[in-house]
Amino acid sequence: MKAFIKVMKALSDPNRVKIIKMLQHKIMCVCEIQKALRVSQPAVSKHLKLLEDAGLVSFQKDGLWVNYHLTDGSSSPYVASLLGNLKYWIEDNKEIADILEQLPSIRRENICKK
Amino acid sequence: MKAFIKVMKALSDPNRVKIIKMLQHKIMCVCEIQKALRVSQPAVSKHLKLLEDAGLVSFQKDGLWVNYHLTDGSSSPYVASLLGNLKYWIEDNKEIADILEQLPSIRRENICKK
DNA sequence: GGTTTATATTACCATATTAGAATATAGTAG
DNA sequence: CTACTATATTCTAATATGGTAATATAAACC
Repeated sequence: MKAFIKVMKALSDPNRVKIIKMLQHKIMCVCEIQKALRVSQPAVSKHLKLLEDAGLVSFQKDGLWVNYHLTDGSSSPYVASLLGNLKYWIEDNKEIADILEQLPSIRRENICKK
Repeated sequence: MKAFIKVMKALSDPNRVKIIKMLQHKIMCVCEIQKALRVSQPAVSKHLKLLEDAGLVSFQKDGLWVNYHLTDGSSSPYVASLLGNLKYWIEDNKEIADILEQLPSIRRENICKK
């Protein structure tokens, strides 16, 4: 039950849903996600931690960068099902569409200094 | 997006998940749900309103009683998918199992005065 | 070592959520 | 109409959530 609630809560926030939708298209570091969402860096980190605790995303460190990606959903049937469905859901939403459109132009080389 | 978030939030509370699980087995009035959840009557009404706004449950009035039931999920693909999956999810949870076990003994004739 | 940079954590504030107590509403019976 | 009953709504308090600013951490480079 707690795991299920955790997944539902993780998906109860628009910015976190946007993160999921973006990660469907490419692996992203924190600064890229921040650029896309236009919120503070700590806010992004907290959202990512929540998504990770729910089993929805995972990450790999690459030097200073932390690359986040969607999991394979193996942590629970809820995660597997929702990650699968979210490939098709909310595609028609304008906010999501706008973000996905600008996604190719968001590249860490243009955002980070090093 | 807003509809999706609404559904996720509706399913982000243990008591509301319990209501869904109970309604999978029988149509229930407010006082029966209250008896099963052991919370105040206003709390039950508010949970039900949230679930209704999300398109997860609906009701039919029968005199003083208001009988709540699960919808067919036609309000959105999110609702349809989650209501379908929730027939099988969280079955192994103790809290849920306990409630479902006592469900047959919860009858409005034994709870309400009239 | 010290500096720089990307990310995480902490501290704090505003808003949202959830609960119960009190009250209102709607339907039934007399 | 009045009295009663099941449910809904309002009000208020406690807790949770989401945001930013400030700070801490960790990795790379000098």
